Amino acid sequence: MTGQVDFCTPKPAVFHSLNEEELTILRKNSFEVDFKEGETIFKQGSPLTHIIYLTEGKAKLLLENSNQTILMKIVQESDIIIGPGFNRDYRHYFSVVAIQDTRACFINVDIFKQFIELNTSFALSLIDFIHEDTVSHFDKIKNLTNKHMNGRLADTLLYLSDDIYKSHEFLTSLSRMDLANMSSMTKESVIRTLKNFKEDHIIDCKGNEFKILNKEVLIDISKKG
Amino acid sequence: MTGQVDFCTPKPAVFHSLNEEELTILRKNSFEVDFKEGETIFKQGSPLTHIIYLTEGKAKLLLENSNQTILMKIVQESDIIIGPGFNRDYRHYFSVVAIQDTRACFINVDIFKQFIELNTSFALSLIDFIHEDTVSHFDKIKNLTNKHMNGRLADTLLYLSDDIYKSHEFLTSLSRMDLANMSSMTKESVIRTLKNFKEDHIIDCKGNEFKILNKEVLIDISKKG
DNA sequence: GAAAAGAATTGATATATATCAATGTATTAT
DNA sequence: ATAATACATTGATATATATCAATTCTTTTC
Repeated sequence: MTGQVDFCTPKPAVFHSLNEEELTILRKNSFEVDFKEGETIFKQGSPLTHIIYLTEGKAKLLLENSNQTILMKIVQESDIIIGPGFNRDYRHYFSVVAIQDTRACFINVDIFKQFIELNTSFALSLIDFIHEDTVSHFDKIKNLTNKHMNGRLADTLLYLSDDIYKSHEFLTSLSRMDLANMSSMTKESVIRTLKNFKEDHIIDCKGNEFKILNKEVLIDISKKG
Repeated sequence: MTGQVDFCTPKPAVFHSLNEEELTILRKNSFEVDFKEGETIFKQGSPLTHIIYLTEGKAKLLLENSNQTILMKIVQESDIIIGPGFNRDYRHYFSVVAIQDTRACFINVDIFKQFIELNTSFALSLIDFIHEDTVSHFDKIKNLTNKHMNGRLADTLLYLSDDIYKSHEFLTSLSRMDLANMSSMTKESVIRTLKNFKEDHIIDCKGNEFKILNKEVLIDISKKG
């Protein structure tokens, strides 16, 4: 169905420290699975048996709760997903759901652990990788305590434009509810705030098509909170 | 002034994987500094040159901001403090301030990095350690989005009672403002909420002396948000 | 021991944001 | 094509929580 993953084009930072021999082992111990938009790649609470490496598409990472869902970030091509259950309780601490057709490469956790045990610079780059996430968690915590709805939604729009769709104009499959879960607000508040941004000619949106019209002001709103 | 740190009594989980030889190197490359209540052990933004290991006392870990301060957690005896600047930009991403007289052991980062490079099980336990923090960051993010003031303050009180002072009755040097920064609310709201808890005979407090009178109800409030 | 400074408390008011309910608009299925 | 389902929008109202200002209590300083 799909060819072998080479882990090289492009090569995520974490894999830089693996030598040819290790990459060969990695290729032999991994396989790809295709997911359709809306399908769950893995579910919070379920056993963590594989590290996921996205070769194509995009997915949302969700912290789930009886009452609420938090959309932590979007993962995309060449991102790897390692949760805090790795080497600990081997459970998933969040769910990952495809937001468009996505191809995910499954790497056996034991192999992954072996690489850490055999290759210390791999271990070190993994520590760096986890620390990057820590910084974004700090930012999220700061934003939740400091910023109001306008600022948080501005953040979400800038994130989608800059980091995910890489264009000031983008079509997304994320619903208003997804944007709400991303910005920690209700879908109604998202709609009202988007309307305000539209009236102020900061953005334009129709359905799922978004245009950033005035990025400077959006950045300003994000900063001011 | 202070004797050599043995890193063994009690030995934090991260140091378990170090052998006698490595512990000797660690002892030779570390030194202790005493801090008085209120003194800053290190400041957010400043260079990260040492890993801190608390041998005595307690300190608050602060995410600082122009407008607000977030008290992330209390660190105490036998806790180590490694921030996300390690092996990356070598800057501190948070401040640490003593909340009582505290003795901190400073371990050279280069030595620390060498241990990771030489001892893979040390690297692995460090990954586990960072992942533990990740879980608590997830909890914090969940609490901030889900819980109201009552729930968040209940969490803070339970945390102090269970994890920090290890008693249902404790005297703390944390101010109402600290409790506010810990629970993401204003000091006025902390005071009002404490008053409500007191009127409902869930806690008792006078100045900085706290008593948990009805832990079950407090846990309930924490769960319900 | 009085004065000053800092922290805690209380009350009144403002504001951000959620909730609820109704309606409108797409998209899918029969 | 029509019904059915999900999603988006709007308005009215409720609520949690911050803000501001005044007062009291506690600790430090001279």
